[in-house]
Amino acid sequence: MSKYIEVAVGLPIDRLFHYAVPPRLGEEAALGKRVLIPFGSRQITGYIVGSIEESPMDRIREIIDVIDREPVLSFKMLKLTKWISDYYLAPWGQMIEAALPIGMKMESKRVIKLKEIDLTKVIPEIEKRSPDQAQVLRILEGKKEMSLEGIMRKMKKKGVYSAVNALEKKGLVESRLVLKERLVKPKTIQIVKAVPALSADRPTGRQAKEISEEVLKKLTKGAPKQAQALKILRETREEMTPLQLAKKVRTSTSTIKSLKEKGLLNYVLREVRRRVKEIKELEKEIGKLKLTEEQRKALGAIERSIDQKKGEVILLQGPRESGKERIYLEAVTHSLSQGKGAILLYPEIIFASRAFACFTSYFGDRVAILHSELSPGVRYDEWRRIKEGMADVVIGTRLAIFAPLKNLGLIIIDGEEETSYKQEEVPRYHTREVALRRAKESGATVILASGSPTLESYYEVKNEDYGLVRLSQTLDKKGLPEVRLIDMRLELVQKKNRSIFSLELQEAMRRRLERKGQIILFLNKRGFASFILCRECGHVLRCPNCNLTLTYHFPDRILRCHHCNYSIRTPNICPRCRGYYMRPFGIGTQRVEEAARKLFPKARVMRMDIDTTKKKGSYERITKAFEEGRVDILVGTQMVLKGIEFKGRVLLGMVSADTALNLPDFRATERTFALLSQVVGKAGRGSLPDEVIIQTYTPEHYGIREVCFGDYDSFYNREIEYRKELSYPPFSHLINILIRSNIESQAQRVASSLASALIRAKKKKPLQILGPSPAPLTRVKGQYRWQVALKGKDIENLRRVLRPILKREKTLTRYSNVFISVDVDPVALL
DNA sequence: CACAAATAACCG
DNA sequence: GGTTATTTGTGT
Repeated sequence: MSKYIEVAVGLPIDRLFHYAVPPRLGEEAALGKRVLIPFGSRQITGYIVGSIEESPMDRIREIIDVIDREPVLSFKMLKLTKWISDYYLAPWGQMIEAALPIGMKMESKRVIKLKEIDLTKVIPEIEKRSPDQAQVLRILEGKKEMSLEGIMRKMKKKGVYSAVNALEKKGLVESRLVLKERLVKPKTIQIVKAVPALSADRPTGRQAKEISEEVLKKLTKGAPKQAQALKILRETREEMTPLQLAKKVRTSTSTIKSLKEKGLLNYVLREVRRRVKEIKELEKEIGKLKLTEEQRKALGAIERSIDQKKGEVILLQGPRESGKERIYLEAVTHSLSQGKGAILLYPEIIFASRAFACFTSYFGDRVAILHSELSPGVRYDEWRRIKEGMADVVIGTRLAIFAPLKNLGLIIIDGEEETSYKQEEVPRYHTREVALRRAKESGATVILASGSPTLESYYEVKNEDYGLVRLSQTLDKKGLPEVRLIDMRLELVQKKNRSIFSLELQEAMRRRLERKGQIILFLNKRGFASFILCRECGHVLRCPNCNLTLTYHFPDRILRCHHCNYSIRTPNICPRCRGYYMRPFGIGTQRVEEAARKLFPKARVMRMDIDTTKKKGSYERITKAFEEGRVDILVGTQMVLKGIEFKGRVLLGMVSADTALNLPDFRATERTFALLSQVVGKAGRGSLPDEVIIQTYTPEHYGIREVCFGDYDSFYNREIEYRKELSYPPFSHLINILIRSNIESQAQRVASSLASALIRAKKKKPLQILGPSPAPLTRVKGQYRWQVALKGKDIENLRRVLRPILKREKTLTRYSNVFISVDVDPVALL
């Protein structure tokens, strides 16, 4: 290792820093290790990402220490994180930290100490001219020491720095840097060791042994329990804690303690690895069933791909109950037989946990689990088990794609189309892209599994860049729910029904309740973006440029496109059918709940959405209530489709397929298709209803029709045409820039200045700049939101134009209350 | 002038 | 992102 190193830090700074390595650390400072570095006036953790022979500048500081004995990042992982950080415009250091378990960082904090002075005199003296300083003194009063952070919390305002610094200059306080305690550490326990066990290594050992044997005789008389314990300890090789040993001779730890005091045994520290609490073992049956011909073929293709080690991608298109899990199991087995590890990703923690239990019953301790709800300690230990090669099958959610496996042969992404694979905070990576990249680097096979794959993935299949393996449903027709599509256009005009429930749905609900059955009323989302829909013909007004649904704004009756900012006045008459029933549309869970209660006053109705599940444990409570039959009608959003295991017969009513279909997003149709596929039992997992009713004003729309009467291919062919025509992904890339502020004019101003800077920089490059326009979710948590989007074929082009402008705008807005966030390849335009 | 508050610059 | 340096504001 050379004398100078390049270091990335986990801060929002898009550059590297250089440090000198003092000779005493010369050997230790290696690529991928963490270092403690001086950074300005503090000390923080940095990551060694490179080295150089010559000092890049005249004044260079030295690293304080090398934290790790072994690198935490392999060369491959460094390359991978660098690539992601470039692709998603996020600092490398922050990307690195997203890939590592939390809580293992080292950094300093500043601790302030009051000098011995008479505060009762000093405070009134400075109170008048320097109230802030006086307040700091009062906070410190009676305390030995306090961290700067703590003072800031108590002050609840800015200007703490200058106050503390002024006090220090006056000699009233003193401050020093101390290292913060790390959040996670290896866990150790004490075990008991018989003293003479080490006798061979020590010249005094023999003596010790003789003494103890003599003492042993004495002990047997005076303290039989102690003697017994000692005897057991000498005869066994098993390692025991003091408590375990005490229990063996039916006594308390004080017995063992006195043995230790007599020097007859020692306590030794031994590291233990924390694990997740044992989950109920799942049935081992999956592996016993005979593979169908189709499954055998699919597996053959996957195994060949794993053997070839070319980093191929295979789309495994299999609906619900097609034996995907079985394929996963066999594929992992095959990868292991080739001496290569596997990563298996699920879109939700609950699915990952179940798979973990199942896979553990096959492969035992070599299976590890990684997700964000593990305690920091467990996550750290699981991560280390993987890193040390003790575990080579990793199951988890998106962050598990960074599992430090040395030898990777297979990555499986279950439910590839789920949006939870996109991280919505910096760094905003998409797990699929990271997986593809990682697999390419290590020659691993990627299996993208889905019942209704993303258009992007299927497009790659058509291009022959991905392989395709298909499984068909093993359920027969009887196992699938009976599905009815209700044309809501007929309700109001022909049937004079003003309820949000069609007459058919009402009737079905009534029958269910009479037979003590259960009902789930499902809504796509809380009705936020309201749009204009013709109640007679189902026509929805869309943007002529983007084809996205126009969003309705109430007070001024304006319809606006949130992508390109096109706007028109709301027409009174439907431009298609000349009808008079053009009305804003948007139903919320609350309204459905009320309507259900009104219609069936005796039914037990419960609501499940973001509002009612905010509190911890309330999701589980509602789920359980429904599962145990204590709820007749459950009204809810997406979450009612995930994780509820109902045993009885259930009617599922989708109150309005239109809210999904008309989201102002180019993926609205794709989402609707995927969602409905799940609802009618073609995709997804978990319990199935036996009857499904879908209400819509546009039953002829292909996003709905093809679910009920067609197949994925017929849907794909329609949708890909639309994407091509308007050059949406996969025919282009998008970067969405969201600007938030609690002052609307400021958000708008920054959005415009960004947009005009982009237009200036664009010159003749083949890219489009859309907006500025208010975001579809115009106001969230008191913040106004504007957005600007870039669209173009070559994503590198987009980034090149955006990067410098973004940097400038970010520094400019740092001390205002305007926040800019960038989303490369957004999964939703909301 | 003394300090506080707002803002800009820097971190190797 | 935290901290320091610099500028701007405020009161005497």
